[in-house]
Amino acid sequence: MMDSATASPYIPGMTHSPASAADRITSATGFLLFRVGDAARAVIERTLEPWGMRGKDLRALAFVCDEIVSQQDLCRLTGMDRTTMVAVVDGLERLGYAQRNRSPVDRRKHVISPTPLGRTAHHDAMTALLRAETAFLAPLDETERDVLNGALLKLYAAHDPTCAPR
Amino acid sequence: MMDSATASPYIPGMTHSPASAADRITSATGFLLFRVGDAARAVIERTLEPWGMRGKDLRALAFVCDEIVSQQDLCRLTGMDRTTMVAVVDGLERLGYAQRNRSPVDRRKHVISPTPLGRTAHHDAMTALLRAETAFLAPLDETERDVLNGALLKLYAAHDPTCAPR
DNA sequence: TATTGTTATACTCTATAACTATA
DNA sequence: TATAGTTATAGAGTATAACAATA
Repeated sequence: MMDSATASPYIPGMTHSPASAADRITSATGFLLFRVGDAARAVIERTLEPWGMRGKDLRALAFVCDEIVSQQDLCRLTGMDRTTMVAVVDGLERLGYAQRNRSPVDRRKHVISPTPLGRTAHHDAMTALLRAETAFLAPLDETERDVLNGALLKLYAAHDPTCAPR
Repeated sequence: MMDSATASPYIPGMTHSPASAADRITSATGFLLFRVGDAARAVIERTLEPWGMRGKDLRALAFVCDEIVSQQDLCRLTGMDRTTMVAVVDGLERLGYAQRNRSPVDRRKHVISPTPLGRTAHHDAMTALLRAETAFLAPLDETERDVLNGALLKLYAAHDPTCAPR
């Protein structure tokens, strides 16, 4: 008998030591990372729909709720382009979640601040997001979830340009 | 003294129990998944450049190397749209990695088969990809890598439409 | 001269609709 | 009538270049 396990084409019950070319790429951690990442993004976008926000909008709003920031600060903190940020802040203003005001210190800058509605929306959306996350991670046991989160934190710090020294 | 740890804004050394709004979203597993997924995708795309391929091209080529498939089969296996697949197969043909031939059984179908060059390219690109993956996962120890891969496999099977029952 | 925010524009990626050729 | 493949086209998302207002 041969020395490698069979089963799969392509994935579900997968009896390791992938036999086919498709299985080898499909079970590679890098491939899985971006595929599962895409699935997570889809869940996030769907979850935020009731608040009229996309993932990037909530992310910007989170920074806005933390402290006084300019659009440029938001770009640096989120890794978004300036021109993209214009549209994001436009959206937050249109939804009544944030306001732009000229900085009295440097009149080139806009100070972005959250409205009370914006703080509520941020809080509620985060709650919904964490609930959706629990459902998404349901196939994992507690240890797996912990190791996954810890591993992702390390990889995020190592590879995401947004985490570069500031 | 207060009961929650501080440090962070935003991430790197992060002393858990996230204090700020930005930390709460940034350390959420779902958020980390798609962010790290994007970073992984970027590494994959860069790694494949020498072979003139994108990630999706190598994925299609992997299925082509496995067995006789039509473009429609490739769509079903990869989750890509038919019109997208036309461009992918065009690319593989232009690179000399695969060929289209009318199926003698059903002349509506194209049978996509790999060339010897295509098999070599697939093998070499996969080798490069796994080396890049090792570098990408270097911040993790062996146990973390194993748990990560296992957890991603479970999540992939649970949430990726490509893994639906066939 | 450099920076902040803005607009207009171009580019990439992917999906929709309509067409051809088969079945 | 339905399916495989193709083309043309439109849409979303994002980045580049140029501009106005400050500093």
